[in-house]
Amino acid sequence: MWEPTNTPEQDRFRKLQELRAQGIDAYPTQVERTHTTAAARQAYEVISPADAESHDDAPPLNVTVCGRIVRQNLKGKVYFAHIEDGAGRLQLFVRIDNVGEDTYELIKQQIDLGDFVQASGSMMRTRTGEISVLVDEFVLLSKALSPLPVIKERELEDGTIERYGEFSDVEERYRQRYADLAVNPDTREVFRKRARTLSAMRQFLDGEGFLEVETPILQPIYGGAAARPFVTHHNQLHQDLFLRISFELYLKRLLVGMYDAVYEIGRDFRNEGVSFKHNPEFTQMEFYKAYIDYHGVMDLTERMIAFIAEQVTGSTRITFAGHEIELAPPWKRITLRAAIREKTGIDYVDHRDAPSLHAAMQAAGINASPKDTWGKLVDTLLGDAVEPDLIQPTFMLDYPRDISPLAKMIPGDEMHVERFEFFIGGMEMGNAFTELNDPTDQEQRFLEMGRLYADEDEEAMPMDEDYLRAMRYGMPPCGGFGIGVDRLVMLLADKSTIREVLLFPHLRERQ
RNA sequence: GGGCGUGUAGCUCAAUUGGCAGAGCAGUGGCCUUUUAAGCCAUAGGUUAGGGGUUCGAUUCCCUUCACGCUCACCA
Repeated sequence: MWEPTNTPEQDRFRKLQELRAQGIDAYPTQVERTHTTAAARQAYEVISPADAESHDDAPPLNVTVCGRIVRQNLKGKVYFAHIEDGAGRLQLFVRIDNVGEDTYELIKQQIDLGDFVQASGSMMRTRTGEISVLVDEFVLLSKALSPLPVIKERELEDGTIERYGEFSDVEERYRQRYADLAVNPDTREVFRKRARTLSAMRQFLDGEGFLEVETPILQPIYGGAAARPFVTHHNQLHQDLFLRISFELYLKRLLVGMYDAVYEIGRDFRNEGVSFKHNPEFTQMEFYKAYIDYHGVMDLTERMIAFIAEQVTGSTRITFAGHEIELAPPWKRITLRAAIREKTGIDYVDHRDAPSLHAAMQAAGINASPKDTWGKLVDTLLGDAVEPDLIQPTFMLDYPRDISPLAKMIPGDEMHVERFEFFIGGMEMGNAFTELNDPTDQEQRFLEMGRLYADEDEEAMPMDEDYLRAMRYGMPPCGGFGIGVDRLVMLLADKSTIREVLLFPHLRERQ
């Protein structure tokens, strides 16, 4: 059984017991709200505009509003409080003459900041012009036993809001997100932006004729990416299962099944390191569309991201980490080979095996493990030398075949596949390619990947026989795309860590 | 996993070279019938993240455990 651990909690717990002793239900069932705080304010502004000569002759407007007490000021025989609901804040003006001594005593003795209350009365303006409810009935809706951090704010002459006191401890904000949300309106806004991002994404894709689908999260074989999976077990079926690391192989089966264009928005799980841009579970959107190649996917990508930014922030021009970023098409396009050559002077085509490329990188002062495969070395060059500078949206084109087992070759080019990744704000945002639809080539690539990674690498991509069987029925030529939705939200909300855009980010268990 | 840093009252932060652990807000009691960071008077609140050590004496120095942050490694 919970017991108060500090003075404020002891006080609140005592008040709860006092209420019970008086026969007052601190958590009543019945609520009778007639107006949100915003609706009450709006309705009153109509009949008593701010610039009216007198507010006394405004017709009476009776309301019942509910909310959490976020500021209070007991001033002898009057009591002011601001309540907050999902729509905003509104001041309550309580006079002992209007509510009676019993209610006033209840407010004085048992009501705290953080309590949810219901107030009925007539709308009015105070002497300073603030729209308020002159309360004649006051009911406690829910007693708060633990104190929330108190944040006071003041509007300065230039309209900016100065805050006094804050709830800023990063760890506590993540562990007790409910308190963070309750107290910090900025945090609430981040997740409204997140919701608008997802909604705009669906709106765009639906408008382009895509069908939203859902595919298995628990999979007997994982694939579609190079990552370590989480493993789980189905007891009755005696079957080990993996939590998916991507949607790719299931979505492409659906093109065999004659949907022209599909997308899925959902959670992926990767059993890997945690960082400012990696969470063990994260939200991904992938789409696949028949009869387009990666150029068509680039066109969709530019238009989609610009559309989402417009819907979420009101503009295609955003600020991220102090940079002005223009998301309107067309975006910069550069081949991976040219970008690496520009930044490092290394042309990987001149170094076609791992030892040779590694030596060139050493000579250029770029560290990498000598055990890395050739493809991994190229990836290191991209990540270290190129990626951090890609602030403005950039399509990075044409990746080495070895690190892209699901993408189609560029005709007449032995080394490269039709693949792009796109970068904004120095972060990799997503990945796309002209999808490999030749079942014999695909089988060959799976076999090569198995050899490449051998058994010491847990990122090895296992052979998915059923996927190959699907492809043998014929898969239309198609373009595919994947984007890290959390990173997109980071960009649009101007947050530097993924944890700020996840409601409940993964944290180590506390002992 | 490695390196660096942080952890003091419910919240935000102080504490000189190792020398009585403090403030503001929140709380409690009192005054105040138009306040809004309300104000005034009084008052309570601490295993200084946990454990161990050095010392007459540790928030401070050392070791260790834990969590978080930054960074490196890792991360189609």
